[in-house]
Amino acid sequence: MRVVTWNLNGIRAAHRKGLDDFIEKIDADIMLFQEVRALPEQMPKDWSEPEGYELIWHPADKKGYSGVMSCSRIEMDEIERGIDTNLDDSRDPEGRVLVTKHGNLSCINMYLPNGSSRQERQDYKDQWLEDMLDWSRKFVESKEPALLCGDLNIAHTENDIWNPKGNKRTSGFLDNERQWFDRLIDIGWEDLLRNHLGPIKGPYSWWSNRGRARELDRGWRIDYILANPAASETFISAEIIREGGLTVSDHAPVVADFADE
Amino acid sequence: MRVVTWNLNGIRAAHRKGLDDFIEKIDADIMLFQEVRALPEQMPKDWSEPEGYELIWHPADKKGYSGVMSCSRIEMDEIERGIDTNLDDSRDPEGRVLVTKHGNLSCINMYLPNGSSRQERQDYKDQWLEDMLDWSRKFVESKEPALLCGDLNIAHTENDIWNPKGNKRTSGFLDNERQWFDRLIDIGWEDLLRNHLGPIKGPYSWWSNRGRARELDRGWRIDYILANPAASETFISAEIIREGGLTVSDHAPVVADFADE
DNA sequence: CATGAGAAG
DNA sequence: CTTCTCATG
Repeated sequence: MRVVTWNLNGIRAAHRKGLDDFIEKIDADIMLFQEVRALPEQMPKDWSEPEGYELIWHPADKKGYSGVMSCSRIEMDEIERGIDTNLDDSRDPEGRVLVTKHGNLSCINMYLPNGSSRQERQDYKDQWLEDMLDWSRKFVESKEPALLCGDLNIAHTENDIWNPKGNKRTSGFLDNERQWFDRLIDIGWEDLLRNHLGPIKGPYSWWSNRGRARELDRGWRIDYILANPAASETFISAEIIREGGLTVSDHAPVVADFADE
Repeated sequence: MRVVTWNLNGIRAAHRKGLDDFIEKIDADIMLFQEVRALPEQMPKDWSEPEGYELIWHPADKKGYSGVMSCSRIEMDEIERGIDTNLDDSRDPEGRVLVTKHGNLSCINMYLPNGSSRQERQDYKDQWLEDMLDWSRKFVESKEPALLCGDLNIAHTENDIWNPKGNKRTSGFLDNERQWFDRLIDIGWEDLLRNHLGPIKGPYSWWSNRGRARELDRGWRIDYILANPAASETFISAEIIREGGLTVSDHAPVVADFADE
């Protein structure tokens, strides 16, 4: 079974740039997209839903902003939207969390807030991190397999960012964010790609559009597939796909393969 | 002496699409641009002022909106901005009128309000028409030559619009607007291109971006070079340039040639 | 249908 | 530097 997570930075722009070719080529069973930035009814007429997949959209209230969408070839049930939160928006108005169940596997499709615009958004992100950690316990502790996938907007270690020194004060690589990530691992979420590759520099999943960051591979790893112990048991391999999806989004897709039983 | 008037629909977009080539090719002495939609300091660094010309910018207060700019190879003095108006904006905050003098020739660079968005703007346009007519008398009555050039946002006669029947209720071809244009001619402004070509269908200077209006030449003539009697004496010829400037703006440039003495 | 601003990332 | 919306034409 193959799972893909990808921040599309606008599914309409991604579609123009060849998303369909990627979907065909990658041949995944479950695809979790973030930053879809559209309602289904806003899709152009030359677009059609990927054949053979069921789709569940969870857009933000605000048009053109955020939103996630999950796609499955395996029969899928919607479990919940949003996290239990102290921020008074349990409706998840920013379209950040969609949980679906595929057989006994739970998939959390998550787009964590970005804190880089203003302090107010960093405060929002920080509160979100606390709420999300507690909320995620029921999944990580489950005897059934669960995956936490998406754009977490945090690079965990110095290996997960090209320029660690220069970004000590940048949202996404702040000490408190990295410590939060340690706690996420402590409660049982396993970073499949990192465990698979070991403590090497990179690979990255996002590159700034400024300068020639992508060309020079000066990126961040902020897109993850995390697994609870039950899901880890069947894990085979994981990778970040740099070629192919190259010009579709400023993020690269992350793929993981699991044994079918 | 050659004069050009052209609504650029954004000088930055026009520059990307080859404005410089046009300027080089047309070899005009005076160029009057409307809907510049930029401050000089917003121009990209790969832009440089047309060589051999002096420039006067008259932008709107509101960024990215309206604004005219006059360009002259002949020494030029600024005479006034805006029209004497009953609307309490004699500062011309929408950047619609710039009068310059080149030797004894006065050039009015005008971008008349568009009334198509809401009734409020049509009312504004109607008031503007009244004020402008009175204001223009001093130029039309002068013994010195004067030109009134620009996007007047009105098609005068049925020859000046591809679909007169279908646009009887469209701003820019309303009865009161066309009657106002009659009065403009009555007070002495001469429509050089129309007088030159006679009462034929067309040519047009603007085409909607919808459908294939330009390709099918379903346009409007709303850009004019009008002359007072003194300027008309030296008039040689006029035309609307369809080729060349084709993809630079949704308007085509209007050119007129005058004898040097 | 296109321009440009502006919010957001 | 790019996405998308929105106002304006």
